[in-house]
Amino acid sequence: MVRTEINTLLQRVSVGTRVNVKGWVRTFRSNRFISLNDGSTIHNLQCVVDFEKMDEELLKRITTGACLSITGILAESLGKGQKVEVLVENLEILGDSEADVSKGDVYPLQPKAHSLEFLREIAHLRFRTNTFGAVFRIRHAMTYAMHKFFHDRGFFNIHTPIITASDAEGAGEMFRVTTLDPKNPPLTENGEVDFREDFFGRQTNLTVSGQLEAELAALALGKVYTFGPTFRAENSNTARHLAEFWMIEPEVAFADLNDNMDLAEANLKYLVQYALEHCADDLAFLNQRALDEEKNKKKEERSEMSLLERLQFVVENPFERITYTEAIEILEKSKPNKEKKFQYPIQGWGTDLQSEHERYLVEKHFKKPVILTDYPKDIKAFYMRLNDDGKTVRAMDILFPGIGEIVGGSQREERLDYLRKRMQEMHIPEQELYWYLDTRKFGTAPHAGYGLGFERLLLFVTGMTNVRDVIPFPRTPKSADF
RNA sequence: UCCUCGGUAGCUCAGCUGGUUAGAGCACCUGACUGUUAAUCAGGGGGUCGCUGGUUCAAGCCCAGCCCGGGGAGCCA
Repeated sequence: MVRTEINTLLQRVSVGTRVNVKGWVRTFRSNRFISLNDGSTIHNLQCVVDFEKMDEELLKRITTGACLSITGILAESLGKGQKVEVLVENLEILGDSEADVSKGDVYPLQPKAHSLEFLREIAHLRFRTNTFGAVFRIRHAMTYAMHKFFHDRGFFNIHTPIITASDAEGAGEMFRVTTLDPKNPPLTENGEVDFREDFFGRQTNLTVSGQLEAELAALALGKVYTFGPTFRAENSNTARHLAEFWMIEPEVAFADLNDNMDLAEANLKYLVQYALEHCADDLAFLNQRALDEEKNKKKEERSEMSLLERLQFVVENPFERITYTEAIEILEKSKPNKEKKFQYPIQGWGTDLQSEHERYLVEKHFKKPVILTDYPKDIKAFYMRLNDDGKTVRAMDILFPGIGEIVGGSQREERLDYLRKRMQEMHIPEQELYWYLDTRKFGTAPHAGYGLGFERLLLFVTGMTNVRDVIPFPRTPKSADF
């Protein structure tokens, strides 16, 4: 018999007919009620067995985590917790799940709340929980919506390389890619490792950004975006950093910083709106989950809005757009600065903002997403377009409540002489990036783009608080299990 | 990398000023009950107190080093 997925059965169109479901047991109550989940939805299907007619040995094997194939009649439920249920006629155990601690390997998930830290240690099984089922269904929906957003606007998806030779992007420490024998590498006359003998005949690394390659494509195809994994070998241990993460990097020819901000704001709002429309059940669960978590917090640490309210708020309200210079003025006059509550007092114009300053602007002063623009050139990358004041660049960072920087972007420096000067100032060798400079030599054009951290977006959409819980298999310093 | 908190049963945690045989809830096992909603009731089993060393008559508790995890910071997306 053909299997029907639980999300289809719960729509109640086939009540009264014989159906087959396959899934994993969440709970088995009263020797009678199986709560079955098949991943198609966060909701479980209640399957009712007549224990008087069932083989007792078979009943004992219905344990949390066991995989079952059940055939029976879909009926209106007599109980109050659900609209429909399946009256079991035939039950087959596809896979047992040991529950008896004395018998060794036991299924570690119990019908109760587990800590996220514990579930991270069993990342291969955490898909089976409500929370991670919801998170990864939403992750899929956001992936799809991301492609749809750009496709619908005439963008082309570009697959930029994962292995790169350039060592000059300055976006962070890189992972080396090599096939040389680490114990006995070929050496040059100077005694250094001879990478001419390596697989690619030179040093190579995992990409830290597809931006420079995306710019090449944008200056021919017009509007492009990348969506792929990126790698940073930074020893950063925070809830917002991964060594392997996914990034979306649009790049648009003939666009300036304002176009860039408009696109990024539309991009974020589209995705949040998509989640509200298409992931309602999973979001309702995560909303309740977050509310339950909040109960354990002190009053002053609780958020003013629920997850669903925050999402709705972002969709409905324009992001605040201010320059770096204006932000410094606000921060200098701010209460915590005057009362010396900041760990890092505002040092005046020119220094980078600390996390606590960004949080003040977003969470206390404006209480909405903020786009900061026109940063001092000395604290930003070489490729950002210099403003006429000679001091600031056409950069923009989008700051989100609870998350911090979710987007970083800029109008790119399209003028060859300015770009060369900036590279010299920052000691970036031209020959490393000759191909990048070629775009400015041959038919250069104004253009702009940004990078959007996918996991940070997912933090916001799901209400989770650690990026390790929105990617299936997190890679962080000292941790690459599974 | 720095600061800080933590590591006790399969899970979540308690364990006082160092002092007898290390506790609870959930999970598990046995039994009862059977329209339950993380079912309920009774009974039972279950411990390398992160690791190594030290102090002490005595260490889960104190000291040192190390490992691992959380939170914060830096760096950034």
